[in-house]
Amino acid sequence: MSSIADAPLTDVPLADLSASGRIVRAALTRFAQHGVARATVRDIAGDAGVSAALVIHHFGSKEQLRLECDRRVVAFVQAKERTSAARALDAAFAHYGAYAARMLAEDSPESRRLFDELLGVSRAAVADGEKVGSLRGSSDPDAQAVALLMLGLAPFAFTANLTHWAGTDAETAMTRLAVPIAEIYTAGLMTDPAVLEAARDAQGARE
Amino acid sequence: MSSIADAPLTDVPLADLSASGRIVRAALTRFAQHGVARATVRDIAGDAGVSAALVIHHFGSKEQLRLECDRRVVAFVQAKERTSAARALDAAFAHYGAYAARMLAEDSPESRRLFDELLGVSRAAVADGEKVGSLRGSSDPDAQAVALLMLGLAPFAFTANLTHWAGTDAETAMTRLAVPIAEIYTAGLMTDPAVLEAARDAQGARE
DNA sequence: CAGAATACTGAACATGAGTTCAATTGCTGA
DNA sequence: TCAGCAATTGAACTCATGTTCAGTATTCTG
Repeated sequence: MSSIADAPLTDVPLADLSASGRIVRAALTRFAQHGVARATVRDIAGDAGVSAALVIHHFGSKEQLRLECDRRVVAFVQAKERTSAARALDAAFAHYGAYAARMLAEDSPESRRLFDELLGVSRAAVADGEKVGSLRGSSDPDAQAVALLMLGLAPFAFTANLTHWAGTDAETAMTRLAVPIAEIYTAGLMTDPAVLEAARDAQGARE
Repeated sequence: MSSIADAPLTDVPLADLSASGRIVRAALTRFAQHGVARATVRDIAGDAGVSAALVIHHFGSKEQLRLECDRRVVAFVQAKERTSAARALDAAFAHYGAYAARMLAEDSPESRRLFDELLGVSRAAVADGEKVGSLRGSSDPDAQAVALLMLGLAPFAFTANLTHWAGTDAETAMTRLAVPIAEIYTAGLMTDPAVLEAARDAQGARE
């Protein structure tokens, strides 16, 4: 059941990691926090306690390091998926939500690959949930899976402003935000079904 | 009622705009599509049909051009706010959703300023909605306003993958995604209120 | 109409960042 | 032990990009 990919890299103590492990860990954090463009190889190397040249030596290029990060996330999710899709999605959000949110905001084949992977998990979670009765079915389950994924990633995309708003750390802010989101997920937000009809009409008119 | 800020810059024909107007328009688009770091002054200048030097001449620096974009969005929202907060928020999403999503993903004082502005509108929309009865009240209205803002921006943060998924243009993809989101907003997604209790417990344990 | 101010440009400059490279250190297996 | 291989580094190189600058065209104004 438990493989190497089960343990999210960010939870392993720094000293226990090899140089390349520390580099990937640092990259995951920097990419998540500042985005790929603003995260420099030198910064990542500094966090990992190595030289910039070593980063290139091990991974070939910044872009390939990014791909390695993608691979770690995918491996982690696939390992978790053996328990249940819903758990895998939750775990992916909890450990790599910020990274995934940054990556999926980009427009590249690699971004699309990660998206497809996560969407697969979300689809399975939606299908399972409806079968078990824990999720309400949708007239468009595939779009529902996309919604579940994107709404789930939203707080991570805006973490900086979230913590600014809460005036504390990211985790506390996330916990506070989780309440109204859970309210919406369990009871809805709008009382008038007109907005749903409007959305269905717009969708109907377009196909 | 109608001021200059009412018309979103992106809807004005290119030929009708002055050079600086075209620059701001191009900047709004480039910043929204590729993010500030990846949008180059030369690209923006090219889109606007001017030289890179002119961009600097008019705005001083790339950063100040970004601030001007922020100002345009804020002015637009404030103008729309005179009708209703809900309309202002909808209009802001429709016209500047992609730009706002990119900006609010960053961690800077400017990002926080824009966030506070939009959060104010969201707060007002939540208050109005509850008063009129169109929105269900929350145990934490302020967090609810944050949720409304972030969930509303989510599709714009991931537009590229959204269109990839739908296999069409962004607008069609957004329309399709709007259906399950409207379902969630009107009827909820989960049948078991346990997740709400869990969120409330976690929140309660933290304060 | 003249001149001043403004709009505008191409070329050059400075710098930050990804990458290369030659050299050094440390380890490992015959 | 030692030869060879992997790990590691500092310095140099290259290139993209924000910005400056000197000069030209355009537009406003008295």
